Amino acid sequence: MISFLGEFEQLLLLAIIRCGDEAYGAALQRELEQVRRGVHLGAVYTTLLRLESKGLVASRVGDPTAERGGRRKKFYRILPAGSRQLERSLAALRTMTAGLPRPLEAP
Amino acid sequence: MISFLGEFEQLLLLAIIRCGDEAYGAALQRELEQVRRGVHLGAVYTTLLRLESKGLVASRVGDPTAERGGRRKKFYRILPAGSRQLERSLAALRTMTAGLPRPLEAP
DNA sequence: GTATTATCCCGACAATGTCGGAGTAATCAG
DNA sequence: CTGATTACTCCGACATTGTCGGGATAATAC
Repeated sequence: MISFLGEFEQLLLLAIIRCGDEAYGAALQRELEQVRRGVHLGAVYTTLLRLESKGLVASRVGDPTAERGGRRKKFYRILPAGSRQLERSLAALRTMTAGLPRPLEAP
Repeated sequence: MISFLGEFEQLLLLAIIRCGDEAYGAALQRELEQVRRGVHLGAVYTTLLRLESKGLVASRVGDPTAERGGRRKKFYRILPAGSRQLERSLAALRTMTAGLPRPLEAP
């Protein structure tokens, strides 16, 4: 049970970092869309749930906004354990791509 | 149905590139071990099979060697479609990591 | 021939990824 | 207040990818 991060989990963690304190479901979807077409919102939430149950991210429920409708947003932030795992995954790719000719360079 | 590469598939494709024309099961396992502990040989072969059925890699059976025992080795090489998919996955990570502090260390 | 070795392959299960749609809580209009 | 409308979150089922153990195969050594 050598747990590891899937690719979508990696991208989602990165999206959380990039969104800062505006990291809720729909915003994360928009962020991911820049990089991958057709990201389903359900996929985002399912993955967030699993990341939270693994202790890699934490969430808090936001206050009601002045906007028309909608449930309260749930904001996510990455936890230290999440950063560590993410960095480990990226390091693996960096090692494996080191010395290879572009365009196969490391992230 | 827009199939994407899993993380292990990415690493395996990179290992195939790195091994050049010595890319057979056990050698790929050794290459992957540098980056991930406890890589099971079965995982390598299963993934190779699936990559081949997706048309991302091709294989050829090698000649008998002068070594003690063993079945003939099966050597793999990456196909253009494989390179393209791999590059696309890495590009996504590159985009998402752009502008972030390099060691994503725990706070 | 039999023993020994290195390699490849299969089948079953676990974890991750995807999808559609139901459920919930907020504002707006009357 | 009530109902319509809206923006989100969540659930359940299935597809794909990852893991594991063990067995089959084919080569050399004796």
